[in-house]
Amino acid sequence: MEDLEQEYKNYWETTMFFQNQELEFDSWPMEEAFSGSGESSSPDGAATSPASSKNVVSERNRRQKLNQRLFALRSVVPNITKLDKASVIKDSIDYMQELIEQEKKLEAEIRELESRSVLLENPMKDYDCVNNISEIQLQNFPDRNVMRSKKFKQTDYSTRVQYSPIEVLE
Amino acid sequence: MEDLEQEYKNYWETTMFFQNQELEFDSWPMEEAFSGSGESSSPDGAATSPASSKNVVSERNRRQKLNQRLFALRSVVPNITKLDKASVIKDSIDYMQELIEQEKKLEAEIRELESRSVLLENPMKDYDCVNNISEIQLQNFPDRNVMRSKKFKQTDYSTRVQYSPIEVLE
DNA sequence: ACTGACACGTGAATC
DNA sequence: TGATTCACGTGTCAG
Repeated sequence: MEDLEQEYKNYWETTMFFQNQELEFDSWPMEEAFSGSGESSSPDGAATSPASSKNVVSERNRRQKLNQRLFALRSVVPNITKLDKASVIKDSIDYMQELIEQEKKLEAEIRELESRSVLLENPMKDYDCVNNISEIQLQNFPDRNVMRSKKFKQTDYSTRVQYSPIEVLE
Repeated sequence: MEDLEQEYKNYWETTMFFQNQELEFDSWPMEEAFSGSGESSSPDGAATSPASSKNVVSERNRRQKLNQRLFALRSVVPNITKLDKASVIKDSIDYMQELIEQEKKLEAEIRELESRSVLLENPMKDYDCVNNISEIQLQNFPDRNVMRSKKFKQTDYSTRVQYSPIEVLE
């Protein structure tokens, strides 16, 4: 565990750190670096260098942003097996599906648990069996309906179809 | 919604499809493709081509695998805003954190709900208040303890520290 | 014309 | 040593 973290510390973690530093300074290897004022006023002459020097820094920013995102993805997933770019995404997918499935189970358990609670409370009250469900929920769980309506109804993630994406593709 | 899907269909989805086809056949542009038997027996001659031609196909496989993983990640996340490589990861992170937070709420609600259930059942039975919790769980929810011990205890995802990775980094 | 996003090949570094 | 992974620069295509 620890040596894995230590061994892979040079593996696009310090390189990312180097990139972050290189973005501040202009100390990168200076091979055919633009000679002072080559990108704005006069492209006049060689057709290769002035047009591409804008693209290379844009590409570097894009690469850095993707690495930041990948690093951020690594931080939310608890069980990372390998520090590869591909393995990080694979572990994230596994973790997400595990979360979705567990959320489905929890929701089913809540549904079961609250039906039992209604059955137990029912003989003591004089409401009918249908209406007192929301009644009980409202008086005993004030923040419950807010959560339920905000999370469950708008983005109903738990009832989506899951086609097991990583196992199919490989 | 539909035009976004239609516009971006050429955007590393068909290219990925092309790559998948190219891996089957050997019809890729054949620029300095290895001349029959150039990697095993005799590299004899040019010093540039034989060493790199093994690397280029390996790199292509690596790139393809990463794209497959990224595509699989796109399929599990329900709300994808943009089809960029970076945006897909960003949306996945947001969705994962949303899932974690909701799971925490659901777990709290279950805890609250089952404590209420115990309080309601308690006066009817002759057990003491502490021991009949597991008693009730065992008889009314047989698969509950399995799930709880397998999911909650071993990989306790919901109680991890969340440092909001995407907002910090950008 | 120009920005943004991509795949590609290549040298270096890691194990 | 040889396989794997990475960052890099470049050409290219779409909006």
